[in-house]
Amino acid sequence: MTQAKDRVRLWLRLLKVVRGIESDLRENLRRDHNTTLPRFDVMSALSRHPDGLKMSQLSGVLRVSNGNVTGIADRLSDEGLVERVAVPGDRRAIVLRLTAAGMSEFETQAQAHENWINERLSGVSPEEARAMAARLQAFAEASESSKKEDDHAQ
Amino acid sequence: MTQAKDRVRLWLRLLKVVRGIESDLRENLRRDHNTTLPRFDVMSALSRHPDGLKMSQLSGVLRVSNGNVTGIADRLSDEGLVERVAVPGDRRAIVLRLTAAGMSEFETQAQAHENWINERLSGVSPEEARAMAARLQAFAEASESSKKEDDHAQ
DNA sequence: GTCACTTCCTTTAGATATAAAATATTTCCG
DNA sequence: CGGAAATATTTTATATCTAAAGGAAGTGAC
Repeated sequence: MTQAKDRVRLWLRLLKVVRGIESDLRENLRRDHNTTLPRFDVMSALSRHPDGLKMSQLSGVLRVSNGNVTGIADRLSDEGLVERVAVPGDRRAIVLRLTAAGMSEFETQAQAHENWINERLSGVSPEEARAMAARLQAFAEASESSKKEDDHAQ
Repeated sequence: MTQAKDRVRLWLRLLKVVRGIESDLRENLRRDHNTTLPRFDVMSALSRHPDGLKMSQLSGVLRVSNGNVTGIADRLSDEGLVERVAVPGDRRAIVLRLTAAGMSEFETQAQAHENWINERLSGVSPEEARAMAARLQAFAEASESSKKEDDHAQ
């Protein structure tokens, strides 16, 4: 009983902290780079895969629905930040990848992102950051079934 | 430099863990209660304020936009789970509160929510849960300016 | 009193999200 | 080969979400 309450409290706190940081991040991305968090996430994933990712891989990595990625890709593509490339052996599939302009733009955004996070979490020592990350890793895996690789690491 | 990386890593881990749990929660709410996380959040906030909350208070507590709450309130209202009540002294304002049906429905959902979270975080001991919640509290406040009360506590 | 200012809510436009259906292709089995 | 099943993406219908504009109602200084 009390155990459950403790865990619920932890969950609510996690949610609050993450939403607060996310909210700041969205605002910063909008104000300073005229973009959004989902767009940043997509570009981040692509930046770690220079050869591009298939739409389905992308939605798998980001853990969002297929249709969702379609719309974001459309808009990024309209702005010339990503491009759709046909897959030689499979006419169903399409690879999305950063354009040169997209890579350049993402570099700028990623650096700003790192700076924001570093400042936002300035109250956490590097040691504590490592310790907490390790703990989170541990109990994230406990009930995670089969999740794909990390989203937006740099 | 390395410090920044450690903090970014922590942030990415936090994001991943929270999104994973949120995703499970959404699925459970949809499958078992035919509702969504934002609706649950609204009902949760209202459940802690039996006299209701003004729309503006609600968007403040939940930290979402005004227009957002309008839409969710519309749909919950259509289903008879919440009701809009005029505020005596101020004809601009409207108080949203749970109906009897809404209270009853929320009780069920809240219990299920607690059970899910307890199970999802079963790998975290109650002691560790308390410890981590305390740390999160501490560094959440570091750069939080003036945030309102907790969202969806039970 | 009245006019500017603020407050409260809704509406709007646009971007994200999901699940589910629709398309197009590929694979695989017999 | 031929068609069933699986795969890859987009489309559709809804629900969130934000910022910004709009409209109604309160507040205050004069």
